[in-house]
Amino acid sequence: MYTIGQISEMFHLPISTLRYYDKEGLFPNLKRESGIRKFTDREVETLRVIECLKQSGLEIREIKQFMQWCTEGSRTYPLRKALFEGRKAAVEAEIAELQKTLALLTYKCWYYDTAIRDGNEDGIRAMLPNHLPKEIQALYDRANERKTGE
Amino acid sequence: MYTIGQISEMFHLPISTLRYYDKEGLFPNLKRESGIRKFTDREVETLRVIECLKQSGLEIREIKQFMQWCTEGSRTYPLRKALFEGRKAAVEAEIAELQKTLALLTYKCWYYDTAIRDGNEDGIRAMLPNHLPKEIQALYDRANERKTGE
DNA sequence: ATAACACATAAAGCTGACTTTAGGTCAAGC
DNA sequence: GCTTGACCTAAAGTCAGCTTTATGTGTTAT
Repeated sequence: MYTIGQISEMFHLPISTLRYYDKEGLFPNLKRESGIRKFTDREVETLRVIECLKQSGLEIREIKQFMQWCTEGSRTYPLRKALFEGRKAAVEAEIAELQKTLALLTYKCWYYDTAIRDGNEDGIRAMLPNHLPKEIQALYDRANERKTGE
Repeated sequence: MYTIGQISEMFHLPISTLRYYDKEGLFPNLKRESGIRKFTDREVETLRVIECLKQSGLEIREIKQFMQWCTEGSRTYPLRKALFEGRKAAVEAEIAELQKTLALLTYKCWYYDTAIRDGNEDGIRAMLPNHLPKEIQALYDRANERKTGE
């Protein structure tokens, strides 16, 4: 069993945030002793899932919905599974987006490396948009791809 | 040359957002003709960079700062380069985080697959935390790793 | 017994990034 | 000449996700 202060340290989350999560219904099993919250390993596990779902882009109220399902037994297994499948797809898409962002950032790092070396951007401008060094051209083209289905 | 409406369609961004960006100073070179904004290829390029920096986690006011540097000539090259290097590192870290998130999501998909097949979670609970099937154990462990430096 | 702590609540406040509203200009088509 | 549509502004409104404030309780250390 843990106090809110211990959980706060364990997860590097402000106490106020934990109380906020509780108020929003993210810990449906959280018990109290004379008003004091008693976190167990169950809540530790819950908090790991909260952080995961949050990072996947889910909103607090949707996380609450999920936690609700968890209290409703085996008939909500399919709903819960569908949620995770959806989040998995969303995170995969997000990673793909970030890879493209990374390509542009890497290109820009090269760009300013070169500009610093040359003292100006003229040489680079002369190579745009199709005559950059091979490796760099690949980054540049990757970053400027349109999204699928667009 | 493009109108705000054309840019809006091109980037799937509401016109109000483009005006907001302009008001916030993200288009320092944007010209007007009798009050009407005239976007050029330069602004198209700027918008690509805005979207990239935004996705990298930069705030509007920091993007504005960058755009300001761009109007200040070659002496801000090092600042601009440092910005992109920093964003690159941030995005790499974010992708690493998302990979961990993905491991947990994938584990949870397996979890509910299994729970649906079994009709309950008892079999899984009996395997936790160290006797999951090999592939699944790897996902589970990866998801529960502590961050570096923590 | 009094101060320091760790806990508690309800309600108000904050921040960033937009979005909406209410009002106006101007050119083109009927 | 009047409506439609695309543009414009300033200012107010919205939303999520906390955080802060003001106030109070109960246990522990001096």
